Amino acid sequence: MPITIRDIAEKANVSIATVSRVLNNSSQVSKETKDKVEKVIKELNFKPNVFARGLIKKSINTIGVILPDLNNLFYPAVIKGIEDELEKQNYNIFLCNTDESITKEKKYIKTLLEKHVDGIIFLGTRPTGFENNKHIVELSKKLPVLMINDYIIGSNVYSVMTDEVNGAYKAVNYFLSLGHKKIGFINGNVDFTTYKYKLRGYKKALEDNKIPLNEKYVINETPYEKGGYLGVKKLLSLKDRPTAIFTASDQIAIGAMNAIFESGYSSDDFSVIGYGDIPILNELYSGLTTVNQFPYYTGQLAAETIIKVINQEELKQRKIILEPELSIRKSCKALI
Amino acid sequence: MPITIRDIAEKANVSIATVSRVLNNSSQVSKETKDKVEKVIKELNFKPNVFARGLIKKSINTIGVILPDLNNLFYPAVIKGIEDELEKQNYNIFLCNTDESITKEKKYIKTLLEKHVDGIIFLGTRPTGFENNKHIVELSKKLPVLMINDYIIGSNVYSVMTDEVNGAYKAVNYFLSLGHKKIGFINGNVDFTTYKYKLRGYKKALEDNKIPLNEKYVINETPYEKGGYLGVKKLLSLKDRPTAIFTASDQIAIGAMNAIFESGYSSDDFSVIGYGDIPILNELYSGLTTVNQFPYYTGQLAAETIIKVINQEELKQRKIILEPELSIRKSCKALI
DNA sequence: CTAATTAATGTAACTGTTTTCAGTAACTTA
DNA sequence: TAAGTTACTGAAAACAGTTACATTAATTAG
Repeated sequence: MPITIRDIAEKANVSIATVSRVLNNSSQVSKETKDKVEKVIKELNFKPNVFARGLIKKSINTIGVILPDLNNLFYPAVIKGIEDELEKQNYNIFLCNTDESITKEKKYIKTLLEKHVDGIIFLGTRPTGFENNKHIVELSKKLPVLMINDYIIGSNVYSVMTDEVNGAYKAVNYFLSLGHKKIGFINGNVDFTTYKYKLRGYKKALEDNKIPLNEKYVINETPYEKGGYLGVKKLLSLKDRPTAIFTASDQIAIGAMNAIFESGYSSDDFSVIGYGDIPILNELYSGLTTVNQFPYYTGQLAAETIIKVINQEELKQRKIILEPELSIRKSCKALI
Repeated sequence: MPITIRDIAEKANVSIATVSRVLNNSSQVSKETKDKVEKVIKELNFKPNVFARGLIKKSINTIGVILPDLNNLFYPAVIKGIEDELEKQNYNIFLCNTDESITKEKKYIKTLLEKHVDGIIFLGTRPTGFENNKHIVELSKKLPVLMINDYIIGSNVYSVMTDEVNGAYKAVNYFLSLGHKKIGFINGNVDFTTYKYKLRGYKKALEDNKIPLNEKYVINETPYEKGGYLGVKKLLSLKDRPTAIFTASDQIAIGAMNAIFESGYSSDDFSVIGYGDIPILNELYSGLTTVNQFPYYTGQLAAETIIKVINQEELKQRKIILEPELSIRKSCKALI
């Protein structure tokens, strides 16, 4: 038989209501009785039953985290940040991997609602378009919803993200500062916000520096290693090859480096910049230069923010935008 | 006001008990009333309250997954397998990252128990020694506990793991078959089961082939990229350098490759084998050869197994041991 | 010194299920 | 035809907390 609030009440010679008050330190309980009750609680090592509590409070301190794919190395890095912060605040995480399927996502949302999570964090960029996101708009009317690295305009959804136009801009600018003028760009599917923005930043940097856009330098691939690999092969097949390659994700960059090495070149021949700054990047190919999106910090901030929303604290803004920074390592060389 | 079982009962003109029976398809309910009730349930889109249910059943279909560090890329790969399988069975995952801290682990165990998870999966190798594991032995008396890639002898703990002695043996043997006789080994801390076993396999392979053990070739480092990097630097500094390097983890291997390239060499000069087969390995440095521990499958199997234990199905064995296999890629060259 | 507050505590209703126990009606069996 | 099964259903008691309301004692105001 587990220990209940009744056992505590009996042993401490008070009513169960009083015990409950001590537990929730709600309303006034005299110091004397409070101490007495707490002593008994400690003695019997009593833990209130979450279900009974949840039945009334409709919550048991949990957050759902929905992400598209655990194999995308950016996500574990973010989750670690979320986890660290939530653990401090005594929240637990329900982890949901959707495999990029909207159907699976919807199913998860349903279960998370049934399990009465206090809030839901969506990880990662989303396909644009009303149909793909309206269920989230609806969701955000029911409970706190936060998106990492994306947002939904005019909704209740909170966001923590970096300015990706600017991130791409900085990367390209860095190339330019090193003397590169022929800059390839291996991007992902521009139906996703993130890749749309990066393309914008890429173009803007070229424009601002009066470099004409070469359409052949812009390549759309899957945003993983394979995409980077294929992208580089394409770029290498051009008559007028680029000297620098900007990639829309770190994993594209990894694949790109792989292709570069495999083709007998090195970063002396082709400079590469990735995007995201996943932890492993520092340890590969002598260190890959990348745009730092602060994955860990983003996770922490997201967790912190959603807790504030849950606690009904007023926030100045629905959307927190971080400034990305270049993490300069060894994969870019100056053109001489 | 949420819809309750009472609303259904009323609308369907039956008692709440009957509705509950339909919900749990327990005991006999006439087809007629069953249909009637189900129709109303669907109509009102009724979902039973998990907390009320949990209060009685003491469970709400969740599994805790405790892991040492999300930055270890092996784990996300395993978690994906766990997740996929559990989702099919309508279980959710509480994700707990301990940062290798036993204190944090214990705290998590406490919360998981309070939240009445149906079982707990521990991910990853553990420090040996009674003190570090007795709380898990205790735990396994209370609810189903499963360990991935480790086990606790003589306990209730279930395990899914690979034969790591044999895995190491196969790696070293492969080197030998390529003509290598000077084989370095960058290992982790042998206080952890996994590294102890790998060392054993390494030594056994040498012995069986009558190659004397060179103590200088065995290096202990942290089992991440940094360790591989430093390990290679040490090996390179030897007068009699090895020609092949076996590493106790894929991340060590990555760091090793990094150091090899940085020192102006390639896998033509030093053959490398990793351990684990994390998804990214195929995409790095033209593909790294490694010992495949089947991370995804391991996760799936673990999930499947713990569900069976929860459902009280009889298992033939507490310990499932998979045979590791070499994933041969491009990082090993024959000695001519 | 009485009336009005206020602080501290208790009683009991309520949260939304599952499940035991009991009851009814229909159907066998002797 | 009476008694015993069986199939189905309902009433009510759990499950373990929170909280609205009531009550008492102590304090303050007039």
